Amino acid sequence: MGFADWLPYLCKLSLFYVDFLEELNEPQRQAATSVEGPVMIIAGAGSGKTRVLTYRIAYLVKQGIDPFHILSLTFTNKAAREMKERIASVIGPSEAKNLWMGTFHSVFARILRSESDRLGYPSNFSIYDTDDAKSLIRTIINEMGLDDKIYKPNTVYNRISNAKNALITAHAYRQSTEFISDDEQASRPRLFEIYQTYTERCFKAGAMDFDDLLLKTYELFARFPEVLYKYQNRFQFILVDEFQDTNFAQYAIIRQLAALYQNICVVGDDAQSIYAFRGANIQNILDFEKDYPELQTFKLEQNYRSTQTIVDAANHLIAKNKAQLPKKVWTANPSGERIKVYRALTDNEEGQFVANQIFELQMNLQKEHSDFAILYRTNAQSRALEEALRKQNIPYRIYGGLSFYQRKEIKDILAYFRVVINPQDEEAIKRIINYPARGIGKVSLDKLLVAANDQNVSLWEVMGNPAGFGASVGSGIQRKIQEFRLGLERFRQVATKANAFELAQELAKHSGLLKELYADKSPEGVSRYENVLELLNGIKEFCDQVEAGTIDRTPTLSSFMEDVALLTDADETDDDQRPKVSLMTVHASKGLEFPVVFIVGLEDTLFPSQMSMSTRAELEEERRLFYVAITRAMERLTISFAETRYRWGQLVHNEPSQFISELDQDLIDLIKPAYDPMSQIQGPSDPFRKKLSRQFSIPEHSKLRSTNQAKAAPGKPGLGASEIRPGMLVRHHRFGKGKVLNIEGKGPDKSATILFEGGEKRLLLKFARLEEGGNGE
DNA sequence: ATGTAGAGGGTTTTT
DNA sequence: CCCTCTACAT
Repeated sequence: MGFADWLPYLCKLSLFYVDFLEELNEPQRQAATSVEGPVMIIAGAGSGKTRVLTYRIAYLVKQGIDPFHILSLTFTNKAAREMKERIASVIGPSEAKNLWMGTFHSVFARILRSESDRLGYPSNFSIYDTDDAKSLIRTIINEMGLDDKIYKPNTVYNRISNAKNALITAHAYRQSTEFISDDEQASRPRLFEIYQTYTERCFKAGAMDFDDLLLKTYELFARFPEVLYKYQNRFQFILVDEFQDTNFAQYAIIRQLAALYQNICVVGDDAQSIYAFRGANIQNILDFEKDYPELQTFKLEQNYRSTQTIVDAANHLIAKNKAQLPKKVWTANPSGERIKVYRALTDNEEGQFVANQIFELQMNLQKEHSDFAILYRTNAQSRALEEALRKQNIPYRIYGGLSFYQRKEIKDILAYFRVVINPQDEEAIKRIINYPARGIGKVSLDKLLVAANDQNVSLWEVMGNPAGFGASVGSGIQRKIQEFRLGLERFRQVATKANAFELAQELAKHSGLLKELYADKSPEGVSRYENVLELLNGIKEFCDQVEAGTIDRTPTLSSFMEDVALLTDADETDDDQRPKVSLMTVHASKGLEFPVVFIVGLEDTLFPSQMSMSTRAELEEERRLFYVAITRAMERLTISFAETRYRWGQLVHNEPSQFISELDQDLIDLIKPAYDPMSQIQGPSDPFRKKLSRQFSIPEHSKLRSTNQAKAAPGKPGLGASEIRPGMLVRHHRFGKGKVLNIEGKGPDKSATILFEGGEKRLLLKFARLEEGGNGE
C-alpha cells in the first residue's frame, strides 16, 4: 500500500479518536470500554448495539490486543461481514482481516475442518442440509420397516435435532429416561435406534448435519483438552451477538472457550428472543449471571431508531409478557405519527392497500422504495403482496423463501461438486446417480444401498465393485455405474489442481446437466438453466476475488463449497442496485430497520400462529415476534389484517389477532377500506369484536358468512366453470390475460387449455378462479 | 427403466 | 392450491 492509500484511513483513525467517546452515551461508553472479564449487555431495540460492538472491538485493538485473539460470533454471515467492514474503516483493513467473525456454524465448521482427524472425520466432510438429513432419516425408517405415518421423518428429525442441541448424543439418548419415555408415550419406542443408525450413516458418509457442527465441536473440546487449550488461547476475547437466540449447545461451547480467560461479552435482548422453536433458550441469559458471578451488566435503554409513538406501542405490548428482564426502553425522538391499523377484506385487497400506500407515500414523503418494508409471519403470505406490487410497478425484493441454493437445479449441480470433493457423501450420490437419466433406476440403487449396509462400506465403494459386495445388478447396469463412477473419479484427479471455476464448468458440461436443462424450453426450464449459469458466474467471481486477494482463501472448489452450505438467506446479494421494497418474514427482519414498515396478516391462527397458541410460553414468543416487527419501524408503522384469506387454496375467515387489541388504543388510528360493503361483513360477537365493530361499524350480532366470500371482494365477477367457452378472453390471477383454446372433461374435472402471454396452460376450472377479462384484444 | 396420472400432504419461523 | 410421492402403463 502506498501512502495515498493510507491517507483516508489515517483521517478516519484520527476522527475516530476524536469522536469516539462523544458518539456514545454513558451506558454505551461503559459497555464498549469494559473489556476485561465477563460482560453482559442488554441492548433494547434500536439502542445502538452494533455501534457499541464495533467500538468495543476497535477499543480492544487500540488497547494493543492483537485482532488475531478476538472472536466475534454473529447471527448471520452478512452481519459479520458488515461489522468487519465497519471495524476495518476504524482500525484499518489489514488489522481487521485477522478478526474471526462469523456465525456459530461457520466458525465451528472451520475449526472442525482443521481438527477433523481427531474425530475420525475427513477434513472435507460434507454438510448435510435439512433436506439431506430428512431424506436419510426417511431411508432409515423404510429400511427398518417402520410406518412412516407414525415415524414421520419430520418429527424424527426434529427430535434428533432437539437432542443434539441439548448435547444429547445417540448413546446418551438411549440412557435418558426423559427422551425414552416421551418416545414411548408417542408410540415411537424405536426412535433412539433411528438416531443411532442416523449417526452411523452420517459418519460413514463423512457428513455432518447443522446440529453436528455444534455437537461435534463441543465433543472435540471435551475430549481433547489440548485442542481446547489451543483455541482458548487463540480466542482470548469473545463476543456473542444476539445472545438471546443461542441454544444450549452454543452456550456450552462458549463457556468452554471462555473458561481460561473469562473475557466473554454477550449482547442480547430477552424481548427479542424469537428462536425458541429451534432450541434457543432465554434461560441462557439468566444462567449467565449464575455462571459468571463477576459479571458486569450494562443496559442500553435509549432507542435512537424509532418515534416516541412506536417505542411506546412496543413497550405497551411487551409488558403483557411475564417472563422478562426489567428494563425501560425510552427515546428522545419526536412523537411522530400514530400507528395505522387497517382491516382488509381479503388477502389480495390487503396487498392492494399496501401497494397503494407505498405508491402514495413514496410520492408524498419523497421516499426511496428501499425505505419500505413489508413484514409477514409466514413466507406463503408473500404471494398476494407480490402480485399487488407488480400491478403497481413497484420494484421489490423478497428475502428468504426458497433461496437460490435450495433450488433443485442448484442442489443438483452442487451434489456433483459434493461427490467430487467427498465421494462418501451418500445423499449427494443418491441425488445424481440417475440425473440426468443414465439408466440406473430405483431398483439398482436399492441393491447398491442394501449391499453398502450389509458390508458396512460406503455407497461409493460398492459402486466400484457391485458384484464383489454382493449387489447383483445386471452387466449392462454395472457398466453404466462404472462409467458414472469413472467420470467422477477423473474429476477428482482434476480437482486437486484445477481452480474452482474451470472444474465446475467442466463438471456442469460433462455431467450432461447443462444439456438437459438447455433442452427444456419452458419458461421454468429456461430460468433453471440461467440459474446454473449464475452459479457458475458466482464461482468465477469467487476465484477472481481469491486471485485479487480480496478474500483469504484458496481458489479450489472445496473452498468454495465450505461457504455455500452455511449461507443464510440474508447473505444473498442482489446485483440489481435499484432501490426496492423489502419483503420478508418477521424472523428475517431481525436486526434491520426501515423508515416505513407494514406488518400484514395480523390474524388469529396466523399471527399468532395456530401452532403456537396452546401454551403461554409459545404465545409469549409470538408476542416477542410482534415486538420485533414493530421495533423495525423508524417513522411510520402500518398494521393490517384481512377478514378472509386463501389458505391451502381455500378461502377461510379469520378473526383479527389478539395482538391488535393488545395495542395501546390511544396510539392507533383505524383505517377503513375505501369501499366498504359492510352489509356483507359479519362475524361472531365477542368483547374485542365489540370494540372493533365500534371503530369499524361492523354489525355485532350476525352470523358467520359461509360461502361465496369471493363475491364480496372487489373486481370483476368470477366465472363459473359452465360459463367458460372456447374463444373466450379471460384473466387469471397469476398468469394474466389469456384466450381459451379448448375445453376438456366434464363435471368437477372440467379443464381448459388457455393461451396466456407466458405460454399455454391447462387448468382445472374448479380451481382456476377465472375472471372475465382481456377486453380490447 | 421411465414417464405420467392421481392421491396425499402440507405452512410457522432457520442455521 | 401446489408440490411430491406412488402406482401403473409402456
